[in-house]
Amino acid sequence: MNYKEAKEKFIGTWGALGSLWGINKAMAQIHALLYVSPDPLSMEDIMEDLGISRGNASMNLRGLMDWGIVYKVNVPGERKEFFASEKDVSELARTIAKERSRREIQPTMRVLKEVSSIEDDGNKKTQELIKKTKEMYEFVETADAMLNRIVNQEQNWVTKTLVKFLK
Amino acid sequence: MNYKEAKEKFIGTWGALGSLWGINKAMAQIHALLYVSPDPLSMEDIMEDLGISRGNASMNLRGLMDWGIVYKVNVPGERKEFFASEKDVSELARTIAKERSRREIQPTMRVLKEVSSIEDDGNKKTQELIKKTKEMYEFVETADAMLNRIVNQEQNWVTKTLVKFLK
DNA sequence: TTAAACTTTCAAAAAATAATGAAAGTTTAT
DNA sequence: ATAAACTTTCATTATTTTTTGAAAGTTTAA
Repeated sequence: MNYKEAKEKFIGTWGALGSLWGINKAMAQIHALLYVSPDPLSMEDIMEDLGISRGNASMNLRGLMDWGIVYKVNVPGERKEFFASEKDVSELARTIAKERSRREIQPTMRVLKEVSSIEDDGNKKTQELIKKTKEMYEFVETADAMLNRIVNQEQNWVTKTLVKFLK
Repeated sequence: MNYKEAKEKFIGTWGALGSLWGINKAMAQIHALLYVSPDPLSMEDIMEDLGISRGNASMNLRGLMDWGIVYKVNVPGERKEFFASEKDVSELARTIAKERSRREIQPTMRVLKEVSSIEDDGNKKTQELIKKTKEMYEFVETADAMLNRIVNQEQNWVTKTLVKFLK
């Protein structure tokens, strides 16, 4: 497998995996491309490399910047904008976890809390709904907190301890 | 908010969240419905409650059974099949984590390994590709192992320790 | 201030995904 | 063995999501 094939394989796989962290194919592919590029790329470069339209490139780059994992880079002497990805994989994970928590987990927790707080009318079904959503709330709360901890500052203590266990 | 509204809110939210764990809306909604039902439901019940077709119900129930979080329940004296969801939220999470790892993370890791093993031809781009995919491989490997550990047996030691930290 | 270089927006088109429903398939009771 | 009760399959239709491309917008250089 040569460079070109390997790069395409990586970009393709990463693109297909986009759903894992909730983004579309083009967005994931742009990210993959920037992640393995030694230098920042222009929109032109990206369009050409991935075979996508200008509008598509523009919108998805904006999306990646909203996620906070891609940013504009000023290249001296160049008029157009260049883009680069966050290169540190831990930092990448940290940002993604934080964003997903904010965008999806927190809103869900709000609903779980709301639903589990309805009045108990004595009906079996109502009681089950309250019980199950309460359990779910507590679980998600713990899981989210764990994820954030793991992925955040406290990497030292917790991660090191865990990693020791896993080796 | 009464029972009906609360139930619909939960089912709707859970459905919208389906993408978080990679399943479609109907599938997530069926799961939500079964999760908060005190008793097993027939396909008829599910179709009616969610307003979906028979074919849709059938296929998505099968999908949920493939995930291993919904199963058939035999109700004595009834000819038709009844379905119930795994009710323990930790068990649910464990199953989902295991399946996602098997379906998505493992295949991705295989590609990362493959791509990071190409021959170093001395080119800067090739070297960057190798370096970045290697880093990603190592990170995903650790994260996957952590997730599995956390979600699996060793809950006692690790989880308790972590939970203590998070309270 | 003008115009070239570049980027963004968004209505329309294309592609991908999900849902329907009726025919085919299965199981069970008699 | 038959038929009623029920489930699955899958070609077709509907819906949703993504992509395009050209017009509108912005920035920069002269």
